[in-house]
Amino acid sequence: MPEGHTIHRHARKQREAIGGQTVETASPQGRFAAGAKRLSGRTLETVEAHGKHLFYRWEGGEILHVHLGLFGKFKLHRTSPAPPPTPNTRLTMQGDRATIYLAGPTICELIDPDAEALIRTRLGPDPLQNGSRRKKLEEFQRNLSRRKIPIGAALLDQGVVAGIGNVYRAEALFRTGIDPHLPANTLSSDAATRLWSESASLLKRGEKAGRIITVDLADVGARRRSDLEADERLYAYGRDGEPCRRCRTPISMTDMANRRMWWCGSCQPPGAGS
DNA sequence: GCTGCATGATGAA
DNA sequence: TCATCCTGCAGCA
Repeated sequence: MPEGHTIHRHARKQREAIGGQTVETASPQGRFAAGAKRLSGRTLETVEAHGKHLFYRWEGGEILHVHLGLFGKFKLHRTSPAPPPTPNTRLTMQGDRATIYLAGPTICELIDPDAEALIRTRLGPDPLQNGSRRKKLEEFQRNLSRRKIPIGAALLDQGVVAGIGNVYRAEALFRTGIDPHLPANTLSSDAATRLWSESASLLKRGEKAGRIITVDLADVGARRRSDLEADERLYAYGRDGEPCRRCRTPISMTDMANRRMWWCGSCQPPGAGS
């Protein structure tokens, strides 16, 4: 379930579990055999996330670049020994007391600092990264001002903002009441600011909780987040035809940027956000 | 058992 | 705009 919140959570958990340790690596599936052989026995210095990308720095200067894509998954085992990996496990990383398995990534490769820099220059600001909030917001607004595509498409462009995926784009637009069809460069400064703040707080909440929850409890009649049913956590995503949690208008669906997108035509009326 | 779909991204046409 | 790559699992026979 990899949007930015998941990736940052993986980075944090993996740093805690095997960071600073000597790590044995292997590739049961075989497709990363050469890389695993090269890394094995080295110290893993840090794990950093930028949007949906992970960068692992190893003793000796090697950089492991991982992108989960749509299907990729990590498993972190704190038992010793860990259960055996499945045959399609691309990479195993075994530290002192924890073992991490990676399967199904779009990218799992060794790169040099120049390649990492190039990847990072193509990524927009990441609401979950440290750094000046004002600078990141300004960069976000500059990126929006350069695009005529609908804001619903721009939010999936990792060069505009890094870490937002198909769930958060629908939810952030719903919560800010912005029409997803509005051209990105016509968003008002106020709407862009609210969109950035909303994206940041939703991603932070997701990173902490380990799952995406965007509803205000009052809108679903719950007292605690732990009381929420699985189908009560979101406002728009995946809810086509179901009543809006705020105004009861049926949620609409369309294709935007090759992915399905959901919104409320009443809470996000045409032109809202301009 | 098979089909289709998924919280992603790219490269060809 | 479409095909393609990566994997797992819900839904259906």
